[in-house]
Amino acid sequence: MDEEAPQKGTVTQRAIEEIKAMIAGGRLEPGQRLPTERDLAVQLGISRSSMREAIRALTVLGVLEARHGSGIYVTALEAGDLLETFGVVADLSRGPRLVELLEVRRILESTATALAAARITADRLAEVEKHLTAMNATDDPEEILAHDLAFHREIAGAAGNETMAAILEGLSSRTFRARVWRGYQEEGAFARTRREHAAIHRALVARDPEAARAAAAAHVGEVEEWLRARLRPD
Amino acid sequence: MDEEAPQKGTVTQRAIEEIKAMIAGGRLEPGQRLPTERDLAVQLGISRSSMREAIRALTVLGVLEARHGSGIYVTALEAGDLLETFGVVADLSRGPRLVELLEVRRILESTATALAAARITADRLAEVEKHLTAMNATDDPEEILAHDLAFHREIAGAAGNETMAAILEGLSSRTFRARVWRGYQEEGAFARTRREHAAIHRALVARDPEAARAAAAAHVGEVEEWLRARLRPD
DNA sequence: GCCAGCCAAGTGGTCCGACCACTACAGGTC
DNA sequence: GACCTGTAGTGGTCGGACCACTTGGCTGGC
Repeated sequence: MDEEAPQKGTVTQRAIEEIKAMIAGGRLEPGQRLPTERDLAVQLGISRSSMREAIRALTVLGVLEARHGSGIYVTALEAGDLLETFGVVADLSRGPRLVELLEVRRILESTATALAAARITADRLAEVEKHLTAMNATDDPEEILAHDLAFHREIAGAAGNETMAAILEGLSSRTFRARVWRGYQEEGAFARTRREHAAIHRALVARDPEAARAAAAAHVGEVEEWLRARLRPD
Repeated sequence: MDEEAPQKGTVTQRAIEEIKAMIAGGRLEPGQRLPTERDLAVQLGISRSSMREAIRALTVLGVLEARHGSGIYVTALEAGDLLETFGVVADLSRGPRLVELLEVRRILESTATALAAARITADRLAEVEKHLTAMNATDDPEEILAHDLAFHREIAGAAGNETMAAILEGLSSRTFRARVWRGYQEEGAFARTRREHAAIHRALVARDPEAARAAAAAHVGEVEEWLRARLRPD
């Protein structure tokens, strides 16, 4: 058995696996700086070009971070870093898959809201109220969307599971929401949305997890059903 | 306002966004072949090296697929393609985040199993039974793990939501399961695991969604609690 | 002695040109 | 007609050059 790996796939792919293994194996800690591109290339016996492709790939995955002029670093490897790419899925999905994404969001969001009802702090609840008020005080769709996102983001954060919050963040990415919400709100769903948000807020104030779960599920489910119906005729 | 983008970030990053926009905008359809690396580089006014990095990045994200000697193609853009990177998250997570991942899995898996109880076909149910039997017939941990994965994969597939199944697949990636399962099974949890699998199977046969949900939640929850307790002393 | 500013070494970012490995297809051969 | 073969075109790899930026030490003035 030779020390050299027996050429599986492209050299770049091998380099990617190699660096991933270094991190998984603890040889590289979060936040730590890596050797230079040039040194890494020599270590793995490949060209700098190929090494750069590997680094770029791990960068978009949120595993590494390249700082121009400074060096390459391992990210904190927190949920937010690694799940940032989840937004890409939402942005590139169309048709039936959008419904599936909303179904996943309904399941996670309802659970997260239920957990939040039991755990949310007074400070955080005040933050939620702030966005709820701001959302109802304007007619600018852009602003409404922003506060809507923040409203759910605060709640997801209060659930105490960063991974879940990061996934929900990806499932609610700005472009994704904008695409679906546009049509939904055009049908005069503003009033309904406000009622649903108010119901979620009431459940949080009452610290009633089951009511919160039901309100959140209904909220997302409304959009889900609307989208499902909209795709049916096609 | 000039036609040329005013240099946001690296040229490679710009190229990535450009290609993503082409796909999101419908100018590139799933399965379609892209121009050659050389042509694309000219189109965006960047070097082939930078274009290659962009392509590589989109390749690891499951958006593009490069076939040596043939060309670059847009993938089918199905849930499995885009969520393959989800496994990386599971593989690089440690400590408290592993518990969070299991919590997400518990929520999704219990729902998926409940849906499966209502929707699973006879053929698929037979497949589930096959893996259940095979799992109980051997003592080889590797083989048990493989059938365990297949058991849950079949069930997730029967739930009728490919996106959910793809996420669960990522949350159960081989290396992730191997790391957690190892310690769990070493404590003589084989018998308990078998009982839990049997309970899930019974619920599927009885087409009882609520029983299935409870059995699946308990199954994952057991591991979750074990891991939680294991991390506490540290 | 201290601090602001400068400067040089080192790093990632970009580009170029060459060659290799592989695929696909046209054309010839049997 | 089926099979083989050559070839053009593609992605894969390499090496080197230069640019843009960060960093930290050094210099100079206060």
